[in-house]
Amino acid sequence: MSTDYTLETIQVSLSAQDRFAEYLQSRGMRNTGQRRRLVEHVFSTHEHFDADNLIEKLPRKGEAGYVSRPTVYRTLNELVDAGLLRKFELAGRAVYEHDYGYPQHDHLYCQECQQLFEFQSQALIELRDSVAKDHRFRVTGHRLIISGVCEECSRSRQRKKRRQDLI
Amino acid sequence: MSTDYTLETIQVSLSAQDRFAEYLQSRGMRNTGQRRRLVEHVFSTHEHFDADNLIEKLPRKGEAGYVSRPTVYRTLNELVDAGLLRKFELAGRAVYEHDYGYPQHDHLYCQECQQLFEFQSQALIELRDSVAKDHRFRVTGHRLIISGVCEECSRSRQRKKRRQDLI
DNA sequence: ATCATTGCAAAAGATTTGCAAGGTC
DNA sequence: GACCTTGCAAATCTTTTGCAATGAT
Repeated sequence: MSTDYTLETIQVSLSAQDRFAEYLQSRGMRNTGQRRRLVEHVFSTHEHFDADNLIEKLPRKGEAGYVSRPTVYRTLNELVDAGLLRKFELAGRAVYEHDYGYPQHDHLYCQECQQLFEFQSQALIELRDSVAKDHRFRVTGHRLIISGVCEECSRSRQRKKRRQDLI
Repeated sequence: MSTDYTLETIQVSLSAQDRFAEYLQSRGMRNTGQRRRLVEHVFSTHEHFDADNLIEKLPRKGEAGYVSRPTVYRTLNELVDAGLLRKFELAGRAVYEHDYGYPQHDHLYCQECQQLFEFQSQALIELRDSVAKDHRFRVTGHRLIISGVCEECSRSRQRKKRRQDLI
């Protein structure tokens, strides 16, 4: 799952690794090898991923640096709590992306190639806040996914049968 | 899960029941008692629901009119394919709502009471189409969920611990 | 030494599927 | 009668959990 990264990175004072260390310390949790390894992998590339994608890239059982599946899931949740990752759902599974040092944005989802493309829109934020105000609703966040077919897939006429996508 | 239904119903020429019958016939599928009963329940009230909500309202095993869980799931998928229901995900489970005869809209999701509120916004559609055009993306749909706390829950100060919501 | 973390195996929750029995055309 | 549909039981898929062993401070 590769990504269109035209968005600017926000200035942050700490690396993800350090930020997580700080978070762990503040909670009396330990900064273990498994946690550091996971943070390193997760922040080594700017991509959307799910637990399986991540596990595939990690050493297998028996190899050095192996991290078990439960630990991957546990750590992903910790990273979300720490504000380093954002989590959302697509087609029935949890998808993660960088949050720390990365601006708020939304997604275009290609139903053919399953790729996610990002975009930023101030108008959307204003629209959101205005709708919320009309409903006397206190906003904590939002999630917009526009689905369709990306340029590349539109070109290649290869018609695959459309699945019942969850958007 | 109750709903704010201020939106107008679209004029349609066939009842949901008839529309589904037509769909089934066109596919060589049979309009069975179970299917008719499910359509009747689903379209008897305008609510967001999931498979469990629906099953709870149906006769239990042993009672007349019982429909098994697999059949409920199978039929919900058929209703989505037929364009009678729309399906999306919230907090890890599939949620359904009327599609046939009901206008496009989006949702405000209250993290406290889990209620969904609907709203319509032409500006959002325009924004969506404009973003898609910029990315040469062919839009088939979108899903916007604004999360936060509804007016009623804001008033009642009962603070429950916030869960890690998937929005 | 104390207490958090890990991996394993198993559980959990939602949804789907194989298949024999039953229903519809 | 041909073939679709149903219900049952079991499988699947993703994620979580109990627990004994291991590791960090």
